[in-house]
Amino acid sequence: MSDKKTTPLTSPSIEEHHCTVDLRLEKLEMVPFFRDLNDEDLRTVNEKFTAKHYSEGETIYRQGERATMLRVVVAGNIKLVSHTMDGTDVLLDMLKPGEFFGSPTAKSGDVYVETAQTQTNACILSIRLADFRKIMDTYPTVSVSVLDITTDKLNDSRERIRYLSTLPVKKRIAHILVMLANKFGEKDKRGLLIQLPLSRKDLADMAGTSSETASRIMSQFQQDDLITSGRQWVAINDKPELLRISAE
Amino acid sequence: MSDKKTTPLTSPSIEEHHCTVDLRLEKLEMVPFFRDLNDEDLRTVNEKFTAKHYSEGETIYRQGERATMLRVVVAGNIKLVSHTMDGTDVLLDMLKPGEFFGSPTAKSGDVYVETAQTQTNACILSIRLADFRKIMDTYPTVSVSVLDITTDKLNDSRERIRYLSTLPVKKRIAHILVMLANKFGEKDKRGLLIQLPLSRKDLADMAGTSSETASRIMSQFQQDDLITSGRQWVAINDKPELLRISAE
DNA sequence: CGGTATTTTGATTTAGCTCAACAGACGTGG
DNA sequence: CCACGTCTGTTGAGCTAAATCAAAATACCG
Repeated sequence: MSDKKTTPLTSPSIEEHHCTVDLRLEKLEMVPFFRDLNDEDLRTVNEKFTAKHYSEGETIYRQGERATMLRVVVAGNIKLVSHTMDGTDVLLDMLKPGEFFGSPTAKSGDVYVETAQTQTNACILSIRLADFRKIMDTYPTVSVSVLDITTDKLNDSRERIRYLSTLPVKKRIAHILVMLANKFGEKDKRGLLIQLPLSRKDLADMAGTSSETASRIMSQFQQDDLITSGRQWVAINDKPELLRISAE
Repeated sequence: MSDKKTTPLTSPSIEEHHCTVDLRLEKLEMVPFFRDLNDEDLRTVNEKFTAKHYSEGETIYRQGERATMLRVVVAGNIKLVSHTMDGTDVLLDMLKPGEFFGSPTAKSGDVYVETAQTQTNACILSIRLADFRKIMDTYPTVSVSVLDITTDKLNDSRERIRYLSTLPVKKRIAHILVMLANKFGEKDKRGLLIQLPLSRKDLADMAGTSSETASRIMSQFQQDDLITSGRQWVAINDKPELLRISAE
């Protein structure tokens, strides 16, 4: 436990030249809503996509911009943020490879309702919305699959409304830590390491609180040996207990 | 302004015997996701539905019950509520005729994540999830349409997260009143009357606050002549000003 | 007209925000 | 490899919005 301070995150070293067709094909299969397509259809679909590399902290699109593309994460992590007029941010979602973002069904004239930003270096596929619409009309399994995912996101989102409306900050943060551990956790000597640059402000923007309050609560969890944490990283030591706190 | 106290709501007098096939056919056409079907297909689809009448305050299904049906509102209003262990309720959504509820994509074993309850007398159509899945696989326009609606709900839900995370109660309630006016408002001598039994507790459960606080804020709005309100009803006098308050 | 549910209003308490200062970690360039 | 500047996180003190507790007033229902 001497290295409590050094960042233990394995930074995903996606080089620009790795963001290629080979990787694209391999990963498109991975995307849930293309899994049911056969090889030939998959090849047809693949041609509609273009790949692009982004480095850490880059903005992919901004809230308010005309929505034209649907995007898929091939490598790296993306966060979806909503900015408010007074400067406060709300962190709506964090994405990992295989997930899509940008409204799948925006009509012409619609704009993005959130800002998408990389948390790490990332490789992203894009498809024009019109092309994607055509694919959904051609392959019913695709649209049903996108619907499945969107329904899950809606349920998550409503659960979060429940937490924001009824629970104190401590329980909200405990809950967020458990969710992040489930989605991004990797077994590690430190326990379940959340493989993601994760600041106190990020946590605060997810929990709807200030970074100071988030910090205080994280300190408390650390004192109670529930987590180990340093600058921009968090590892979970006692998930069951955090779960208990969030639900009690 | 003499009758400020008497309820001005026109209660939707849906008699049990009106909830019939005739009404069903007429209304199914109204449902957005069946609008693109031709008459014959519509007839086929219609046969899979059963109609049922519910009276005011009845519970249609409870959170935690096995999810087996997708439902469509033909007449009346439904509210979707999430109950928490400590007794507080969160009002997730209020539905009017034409809207569907119950997860469209629940797998066998899934349960409802919220409770559905009538706010007025209501006529509801039900279809078994397996049957609806078959319809979506057969008619791509249906699944794409359901996806459109679900995406809109997801965006609404995220906007609400933004409000809960960043704005004080007064702005949240102003925002909710504007939204309700847009969805349920009817021109009336009193202004825009929200055609819906709407208590202070309902408002509180939507805004994530206590009914006392909701009451105080409503009193203030009434003093400022922005609304007129009585027991279980609200009319909007000055929507632009409420909008301004919610956004300032 | 009496009974019940809803709403209003008041008084008190408190969780969490804000402002402020400091400390620890990381990157960078010499 | 060290010194410096910057960014992130910690901690403290006071303040405020909103919760809670309590009680009265009003609307509706039979």
